[in-house]
Amino acid sequence: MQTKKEHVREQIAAAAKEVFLRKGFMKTAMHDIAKGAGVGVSNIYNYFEGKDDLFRYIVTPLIVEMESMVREHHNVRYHEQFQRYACDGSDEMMMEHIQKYIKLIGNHQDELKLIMYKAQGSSLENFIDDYTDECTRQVVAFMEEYKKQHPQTGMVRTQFTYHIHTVWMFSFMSEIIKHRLTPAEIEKTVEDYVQFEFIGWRNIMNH
Amino acid sequence: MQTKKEHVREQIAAAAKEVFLRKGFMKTAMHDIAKGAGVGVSNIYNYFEGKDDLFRYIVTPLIVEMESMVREHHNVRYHEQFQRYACDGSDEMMMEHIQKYIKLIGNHQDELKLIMYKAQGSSLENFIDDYTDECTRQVVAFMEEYKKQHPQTGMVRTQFTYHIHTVWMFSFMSEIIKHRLTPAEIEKTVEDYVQFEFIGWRNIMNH
Amino acid sequence: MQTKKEHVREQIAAAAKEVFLRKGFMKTAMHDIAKGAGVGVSNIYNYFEGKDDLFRYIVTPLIVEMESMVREHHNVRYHEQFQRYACDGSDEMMMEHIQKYIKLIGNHQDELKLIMYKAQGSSLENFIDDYTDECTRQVVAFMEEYKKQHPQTGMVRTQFTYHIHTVWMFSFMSEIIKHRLTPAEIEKTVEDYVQFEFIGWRNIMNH
Amino acid sequence: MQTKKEHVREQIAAAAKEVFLRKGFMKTAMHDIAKGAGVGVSNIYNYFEGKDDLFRYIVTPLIVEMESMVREHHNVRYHEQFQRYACDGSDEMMMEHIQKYIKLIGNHQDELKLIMYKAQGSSLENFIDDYTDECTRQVVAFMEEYKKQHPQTGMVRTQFTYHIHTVWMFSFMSEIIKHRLTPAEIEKTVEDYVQFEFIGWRNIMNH
DNA sequence: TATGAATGAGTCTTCATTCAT
DNA sequence: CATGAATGAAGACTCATTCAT
Repeated sequence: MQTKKEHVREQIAAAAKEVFLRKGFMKTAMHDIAKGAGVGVSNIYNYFEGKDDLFRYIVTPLIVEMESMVREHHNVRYHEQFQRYACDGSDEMMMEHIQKYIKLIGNHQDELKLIMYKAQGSSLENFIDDYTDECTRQVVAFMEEYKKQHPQTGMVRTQFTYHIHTVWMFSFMSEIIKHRLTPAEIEKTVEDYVQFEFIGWRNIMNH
Repeated sequence: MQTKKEHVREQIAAAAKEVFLRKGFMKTAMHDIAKGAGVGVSNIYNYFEGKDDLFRYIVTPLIVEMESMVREHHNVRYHEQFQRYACDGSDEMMMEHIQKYIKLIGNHQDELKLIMYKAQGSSLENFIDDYTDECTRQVVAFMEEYKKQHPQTGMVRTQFTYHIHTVWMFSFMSEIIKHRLTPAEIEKTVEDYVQFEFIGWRNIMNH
Repeated sequence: MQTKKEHVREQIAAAAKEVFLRKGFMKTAMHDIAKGAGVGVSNIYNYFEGKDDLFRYIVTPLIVEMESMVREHHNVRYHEQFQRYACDGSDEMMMEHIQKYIKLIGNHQDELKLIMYKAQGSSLENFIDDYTDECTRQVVAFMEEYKKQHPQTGMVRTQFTYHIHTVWMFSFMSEIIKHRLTPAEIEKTVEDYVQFEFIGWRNIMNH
Repeated sequence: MQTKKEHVREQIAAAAKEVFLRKGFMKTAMHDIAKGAGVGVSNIYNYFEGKDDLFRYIVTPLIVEMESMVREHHNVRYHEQFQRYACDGSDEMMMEHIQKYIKLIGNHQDELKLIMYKAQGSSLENFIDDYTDECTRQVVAFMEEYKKQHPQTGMVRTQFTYHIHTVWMFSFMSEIIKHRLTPAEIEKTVEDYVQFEFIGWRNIMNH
């Protein structure tokens, strides 16, 4: 039956997620997943092509969302915000940016943990690094655009610094996840984070 | 013979380091290490108790140094610097702190990479997390002490922020390592980093 | 329904034939057959007892015809031809013989390929060998009969030679199949073949 | 120790040969080989890279010899024989050719059986077909050369006939192997074979 | 000390067949 | 008749470690 099948598929995925989170991709045996899901090992292969496919299945919703976030940076709304940021020094942009990621954490806490810490050995083991690089590229592009409009803007000593700050945003998120912060705690932490980044960047840009 | 024995031990360790760096702990086979060292697989067990012991042996110098750095925070010199920071707002302390870690990178680049990215599956896979937590505890203690001396100091919204900044220092280092920056590049990056942190903290503490 | 049922049975058989031809018996998975036939894997078991039964079903028409050909050698017509061959040295017999097999190729090219090259692992993997042996036995009987009627006939040095020529006929056919000769090419090849065999045997029998 | 190791290697190879001969490549399990050789399954991998490598190891001597036979066709001696054949119609050439293959049977009976009937699923499953094609190419070249020297020579109706005769030589050998003929029987069979071929070709070439 | 050989548990994956519906 | 789900046995191969010498 269709419903039953989907039920088992999710049972397997849930068991897999639990074991992957606990042991990491490599150390997880299909056997463990099967036991956790209460199915035979070989039956898993009726639902997924293999261990890697199973892992991807679990984190796909997260990946889809992250990639859509990257794409969004090119739409109209983004350019409006950019103007406001460039003219008024509004932190709306950064705020909205980080809010999106916070929502991401809320929706995909486990998946983020999987892809950031537990993916070694899977085909997604470099996903975060690649994603970070892509984000860095966008930030750099953003800053260059800004510089064109405000030629007297102070600059950072090396472009690598942009990279660092992108990475920081991810380690920021990753620590929130790792320590399982409550929404209230998250909010406070984010305020500190945004304030810190905002002040820092304004200082640099105004010399 | 003692001399010869030590020679072989180092040969094995060198080969192991190379393979661990390339493949990570779990994916590394004793076979590969043996081949790299030009010895038989079983001979490795005359020098090390097993794969894990071998890994620990390689990163031990780094660990020793890192732990000594943590302990140093309690010595006399540190308290003098602390006074100077507390009274004059000198960044000497932070500067010296980060310089120590930069030196650490210089001396133990490979070992840092091993312990930060390639330790999954070994008994040291949580070392960095534990170390970071210890550092955070120190920073928190530091700030509380400072607060006692300067009661009107502005505070961070949550202590977790201290943790974040400790982590950031490590991801900062880790990115330097990952991207194999030259000393010149490192210097520039560090300047950006210190400036950013300094401004940020001063802002918070002065409201 | 009876009609519908037969339709599905043939669909399955057709798909199976295609996959068996491509991959051989052992490497063929029931899954592939089911997919090719557009039915569920388990439904195949409503029509066939299993993989082996399915394979036998496909080649049965060929087997039936081959076995009828062997039996025919004992009928009246055959004995008339034999007389003509024995008295006049007519090649009508050999010609008709080979023509029958050529027709077999035309009607059962795929099935022949299956049973000659793709049956390993099935219960019919020895069919061709057994059949060849049976044919040899007939040729030997034929020659002994001839020898009785024409005592001065030259002989072959070993009866094994008869076996060889039977085998050759099959490898002749099998190569025609393997290289997918067109009817025109087949005709030329057969002429060469019959001429060669005819000359050879006449030479032996006339010393 | 070196001797002991080689001893085990040959033990494994011997057991493997026996099982491969009995069951064929695909149906043979490493387990069976290990049991036959009296070693653990995994120990086989200390001597061979895998099942396929093990199979190749067994038939390599045969392959080497067969390939050297193909190469020989281009040396001086061959051209002398060719002249004698072309001028005098001597069957020395064919005789020597077939004698070489008979010797091959004597030396590599099992290996030939393996590569002709039991290689399905291994990387050598097409070796015989490829080899046959190469031989055919040589025969065709030979005949074209002969035709140049004797323009009035009668020809075969299709070049495919050459291919057939090459195949026949192999099925000839293969039947000798399959039926485990004694040397005495082999000799007689070969005489029949050579006589048959010689007469047949002479007839064709003289019209 | 050093080695090659051996082991045994463990890995993922495949597949013909059966079962419940 | 048809199906998707489930099974269980088997398969090739890996690898850290131990053993005998």
